[in-house]
Amino acid sequence: MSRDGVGIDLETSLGYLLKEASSALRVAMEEVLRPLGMSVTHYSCLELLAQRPGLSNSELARGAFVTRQTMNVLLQNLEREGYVTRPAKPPAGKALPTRLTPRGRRSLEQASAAVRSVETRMLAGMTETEQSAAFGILQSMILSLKKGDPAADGDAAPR
Amino acid sequence: MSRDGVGIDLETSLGYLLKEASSALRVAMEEVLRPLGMSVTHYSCLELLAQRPGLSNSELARGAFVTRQTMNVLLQNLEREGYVTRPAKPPAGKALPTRLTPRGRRSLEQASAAVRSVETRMLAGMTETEQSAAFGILQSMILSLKKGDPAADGDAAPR
DNA sequence: CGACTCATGTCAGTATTCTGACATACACTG
DNA sequence: CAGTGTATGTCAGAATACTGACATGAGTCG
Repeated sequence: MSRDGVGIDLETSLGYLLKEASSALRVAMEEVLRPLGMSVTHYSCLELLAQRPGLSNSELARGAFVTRQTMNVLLQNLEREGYVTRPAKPPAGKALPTRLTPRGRRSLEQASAAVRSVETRMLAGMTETEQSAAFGILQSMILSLKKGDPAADGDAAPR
Repeated sequence: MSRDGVGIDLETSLGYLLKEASSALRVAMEEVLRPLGMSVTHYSCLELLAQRPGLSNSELARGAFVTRQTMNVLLQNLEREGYVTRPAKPPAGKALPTRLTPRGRRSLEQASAAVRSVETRMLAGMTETEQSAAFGILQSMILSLKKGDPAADGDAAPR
């Protein structure tokens, strides 16, 4: 219906489909993380720290696609509840390297298993080859989008 | 670094890449829509109405990946500012069919052109074949994710 | 060395979106 | 026909994330 020149055909738009897929993934993740009392951003932060210990607040923010202000309050909560630790004084500059505590690691293990089940489900029905193709295609999109976007600085980037 | 069994390797995770791509797309869209005083949700709503006139509040919400409450306040604003119209009384049931006004259509035209430029940029460097592959792959992901998710009802679904 | 630029951590306020709840309307069923 | 289940529109409050702003530390350049 309609298809009248003006506008973008949502039925065939890769952008729309990308948003739909991302939305579905987020919903699925929230669903499995809720029983663990964890949000997606919360989980992302822990996962990032497991793989790259010592990341600073700002680096975590970029990795989790939120502002550094948002990540800051999250880190303060996680620190207060004993999931992560940060030195009182920065070893250099202003950046505070953050690390998981044993408790944080334990908490992440459950969450990670839950999220893995979602990712597995998402990849079900795709061949190894298709997954590689998807990987390359998504990377290409990201690259193209960020190219003409010198606003890669300036504090604003999320969501 | 690290890769210690526990956790998901973000460097090679399709889920993470999907989120990154979606984030980049959103940023790029916000960037071109801001000069027009329009948000992504705002634009999505108008685009949906152009292609499927008469959509109800709830249907628009699902199409724009927000809750029907969020779409409701947006529609009230758009209606007050003369971009869309809704009948005072529902023709059947409770659903109010929404339509673009000429003003809404004009506004959409600019936004649509802006968004198209982003989508074009995103697709740059991808062959026709790759685009088809991406389409199929994304649809497959969406389908798989929604399959084991009977929570397709119940008011909650976004973001 | 001093000026400039840039990245960071953090506080405060604003904006956006969601969750909860209620009333209503229709379809189906026994 | 009464009862049940599902979908809708809407109001109000809560949660979440963002924008703005400031101070600080490090690197660069004249």
